[in-house]
Amino acid sequence: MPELPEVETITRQLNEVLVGQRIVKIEVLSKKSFGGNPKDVEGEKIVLVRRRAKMAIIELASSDQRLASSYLLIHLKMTGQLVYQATNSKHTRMIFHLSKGRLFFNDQRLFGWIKVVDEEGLKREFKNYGPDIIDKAVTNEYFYNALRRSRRAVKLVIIDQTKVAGVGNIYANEGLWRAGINPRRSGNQVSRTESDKLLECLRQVINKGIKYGGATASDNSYVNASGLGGKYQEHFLVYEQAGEKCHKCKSVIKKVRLGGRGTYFCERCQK
DNA sequence: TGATATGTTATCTT
DNA sequence: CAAGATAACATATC
Repeated sequence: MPELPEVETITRQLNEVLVGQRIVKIEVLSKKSFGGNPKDVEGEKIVLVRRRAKMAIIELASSDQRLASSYLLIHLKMTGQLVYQATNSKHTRMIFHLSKGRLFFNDQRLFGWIKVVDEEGLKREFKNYGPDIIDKAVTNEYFYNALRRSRRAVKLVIIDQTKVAGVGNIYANEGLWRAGINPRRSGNQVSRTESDKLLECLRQVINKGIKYGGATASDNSYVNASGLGGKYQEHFLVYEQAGEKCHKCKSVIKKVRLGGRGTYFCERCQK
């Protein structure tokens, strides 16, 4: 599922190919997927494509320079895809016809969305989000405070986007294993030393995720902007590894449910 | 056929 | 009142 590394991969690719192109026409195949009026952004030029939290942001400029910029804000949720120069698929929900090509928004389960917002709308959207996990605003102290103020399981705190943004189920599992911390431990029972380690480990796995172009887990839903899968799944050490041997101690990786999510860990290594 | 996959939000409970 | 827990969303797959 698209977490920070997956969205980062897509936005980096799109920034390379979309900047300078003009939106000629927006074809909306699923009304639920699009918030806005296509007419509001048709004719506008793409200035920048970037990421914040798990969202992609396409920054636009009107041909009339006196008008304020608008943004296409995109959340892929679980099965959303943004693919450039593709063809229609069964799950295509929107097609952006650009001056030099076409951008497809596919979404099997219709949770994802694209909406048109102004500067104010962009701010409003991120008002309830914490800083990105890889942002320097997440200091050791900030992270420790977020953990110690919660009695919830540490895994639920780190995937809570209001605390730190960008971490989802895959990278939370991987980071906790690396840090040797049991996902079920209460946040306020994690020591400062462990908290520092956990932040470092989460950043390691997030950066590895970016390096390998994101993770295409067993549901195969994630593809990058070229329609290709990621490679990070080849480096999973606990996620989807129930029954396999722990890479550190050789005991069997367990799977439990935490907050309704699949949670993989080693009972021996993660205390 | 029902359980499972998960990002986010709405709603219920403690 | 706030924090935490859970249901809901939609659909393919096993």
